[in-house]
Amino acid sequence: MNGDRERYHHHHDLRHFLFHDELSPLFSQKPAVDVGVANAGDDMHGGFNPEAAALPLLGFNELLQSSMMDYGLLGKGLEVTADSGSSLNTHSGGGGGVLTTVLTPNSSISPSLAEAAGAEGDADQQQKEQQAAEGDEIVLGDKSKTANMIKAKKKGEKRKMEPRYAFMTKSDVENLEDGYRWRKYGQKAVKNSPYPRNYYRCTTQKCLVKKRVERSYEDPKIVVTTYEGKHTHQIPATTIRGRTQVLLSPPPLPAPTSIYHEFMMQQVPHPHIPSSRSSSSQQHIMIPNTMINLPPPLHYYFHDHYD
DNA sequence: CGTGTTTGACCCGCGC
DNA sequence: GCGCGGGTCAAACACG
Repeated sequence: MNGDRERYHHHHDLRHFLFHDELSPLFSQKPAVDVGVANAGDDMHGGFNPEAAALPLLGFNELLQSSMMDYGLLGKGLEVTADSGSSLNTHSGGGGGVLTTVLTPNSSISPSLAEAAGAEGDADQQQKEQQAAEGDEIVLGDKSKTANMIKAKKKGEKRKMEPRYAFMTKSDVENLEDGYRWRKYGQKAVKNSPYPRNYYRCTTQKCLVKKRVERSYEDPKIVVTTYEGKHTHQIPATTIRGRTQVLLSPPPLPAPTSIYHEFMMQQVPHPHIPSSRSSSSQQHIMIPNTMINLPPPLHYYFHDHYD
């Protein structure tokens, strides 16, 4: 909405959202959370996932490529009530202690998560979309969209999970500009939350990356952005309506005090305020799947600090 | 006119 | 089988 966009330009009330260096061990060490990750990736057996186990030893790019985060878990994390956050201190106290959390066994992770770790997820979805586009077998007399939708999901194939990674961003702005061009294709109300979830798709042809953006209902200033899939292209030279942006040199974020910031800058699209000079109003934290699995809601963790 | 958003309808999976 | 929640589609609309 244009009005919103206008409004966004005036909101940069993000004074001091701290990066937590105490969380650094999440990225730099190989913690016990591997167990949880393994379970997450192989939930049907609770078996060991060597790929997940290797995560801490890989670069963060590899992490992004190979790790998966189930959005359901994310949602679960967000739905956890504040009282569960009481265990927070226990987790945050000992650095790696955070990582001892084990994924709940009944989490809604797709059985094919492990496969999604590779490129197969993309290929699969591409194939499905292509099938849908062909539309050579429309049976139903309904609207074509219905037929396509059915076609796309025929064979009873379960949706394969794309590699996912998420950010929690303390921001008044939901529409974080990350250098890519997104088209909104849906919006849904989030259960138990007054804030809707927005669905975006990369507008670049053949690129099937999607992202979901929603606010934490507990802390409306926390925006959770979940990316799904991998871009098959470079960051476009132009983003918003012809506005050319220097995408390879994002505006500096304030006080890059932790490795999170470095990760963000190096490995993922660089979110910044849309077409604004007030680039200092947002800070982002990447949430590895390991953190998403924490019992205490992540945003609650942040909640303790930013005010 | 091209591009992006809105929004109601629709589908699917899952739990009861 | 039914209802619910999540995810997606696409026509209509808005905007530069």
